[in-house]
Amino acid sequence: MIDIKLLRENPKHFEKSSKAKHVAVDIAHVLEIDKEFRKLSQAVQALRAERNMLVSAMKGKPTPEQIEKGKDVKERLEKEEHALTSVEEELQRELAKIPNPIKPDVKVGKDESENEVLKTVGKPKKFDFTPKDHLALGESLDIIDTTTAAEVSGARFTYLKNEGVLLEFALKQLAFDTLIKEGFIPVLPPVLVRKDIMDELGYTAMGEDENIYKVAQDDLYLVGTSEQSIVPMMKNKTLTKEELPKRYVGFSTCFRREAGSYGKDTKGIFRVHQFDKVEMVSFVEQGKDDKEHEYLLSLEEKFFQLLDIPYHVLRICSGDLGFNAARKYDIEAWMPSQNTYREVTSTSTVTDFQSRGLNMRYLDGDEKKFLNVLNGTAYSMNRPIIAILENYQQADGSVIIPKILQKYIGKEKISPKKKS
RNA sequence: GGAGGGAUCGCAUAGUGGUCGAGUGCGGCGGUUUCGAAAACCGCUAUAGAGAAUUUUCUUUAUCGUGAGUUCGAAUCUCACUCCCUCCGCCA
Repeated sequence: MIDIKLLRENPKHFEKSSKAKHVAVDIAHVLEIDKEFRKLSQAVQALRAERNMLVSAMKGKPTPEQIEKGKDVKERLEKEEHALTSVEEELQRELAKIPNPIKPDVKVGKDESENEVLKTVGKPKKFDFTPKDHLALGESLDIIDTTTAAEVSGARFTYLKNEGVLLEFALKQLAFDTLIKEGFIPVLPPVLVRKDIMDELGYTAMGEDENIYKVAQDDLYLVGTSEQSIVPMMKNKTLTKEELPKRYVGFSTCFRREAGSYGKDTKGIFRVHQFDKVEMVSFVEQGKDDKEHEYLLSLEEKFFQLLDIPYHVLRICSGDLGFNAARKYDIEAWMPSQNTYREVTSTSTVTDFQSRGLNMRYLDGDEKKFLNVLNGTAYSMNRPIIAILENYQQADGSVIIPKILQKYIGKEKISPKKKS
């Protein structure tokens, strides 16, 4: 939710920014409703003041005349209140459609083709044989089984087995070890979240709820990412300035319907309905989110440097940016079988966009301010595993385990168990 | 799944239709006292919005879990929902 005061002060800013995100909003209309709302609100308040005065004049013993007067005020008040309620609902509905404005350094662009490459780190390895894709490798190593998963659960599900599981747990542990050292608070959050929380987080706006699994019987939503249940930990809380920045590292399974992605990345486990993810969430002071954003990005880069996998960093352009984010950086890792970089992490600042609706604040002196919130991926499980398999594969079909993970897994190499 | 109890100001509690503009205690802040401190005493003690002024105030509205309702008038009565507690059943 945006700040309506800022909208009144600078409607053009919101208009331009929404357009850059390809979100159709009629700002002039919203301002009109707002004006009408305030007018009605004043009328209602005046009538309530009249009623309150009348009632206190009764001193518990109303005369018949006073009761008649009271009935009259009540009738007029009900009419005005009715009008006020409908205008207020419309105002809230319209306000909820306005996306978080983009930061000044975010490029205005139409879609992902205009995302900016900020830097490239590491050199793609040259293979003296034709590199296999992760699915072929995974099957011959007996660590990925999508065929059986399709029979049990459907397309875009997988079994991870043997060293595949150990790889995931090693990545998870590496991320937790690293982030706990940085002062992050470890958390295992719920994966089912109430509808009203999802609404307040802004994940159901702009048609984004198409990708959310719903448990209709209990009106609960399955999280698509753990920040959906980590961020609202601060709902209705007021932190002190000294507690900030407050950083969490969470681990959870994530669920995505992937509606509208039919035909994309159908091979293997790059795009699945269910995966595990280590996620970072930061709560910081107003105005400190830019610095925190760079920090989260630097940690994400570190995670791929530790694995020694080539990557580049993208700053996402306005047209490819979500409803909540004011800025987003993606890391794309080198995938030899596709001969290109593919997304492995994503970090966003949502500024105070979610804090307003969820009432998440901190005390600065004697002033209460809204928290700035950021999130970022440490490891979203399948994709780093894909990158490891493909980048570390050997001519004989085995895969060397990255040095940093060897101590967690207890071996240096995964060898084929099936004939390829 | 069944039965019952509960949610009031930072915390604890009082309040069963009108002087509730929410009492009391604790805590917190300021002051008196003191060489200083404690104690005692006195005063203050929330959030959000709108309007008017405009540098700091005034007026007003809302908020007793949330939302609706009854009433001239609701913390108080009715209904629904959310959450917490106790017991029974089931259960990793």
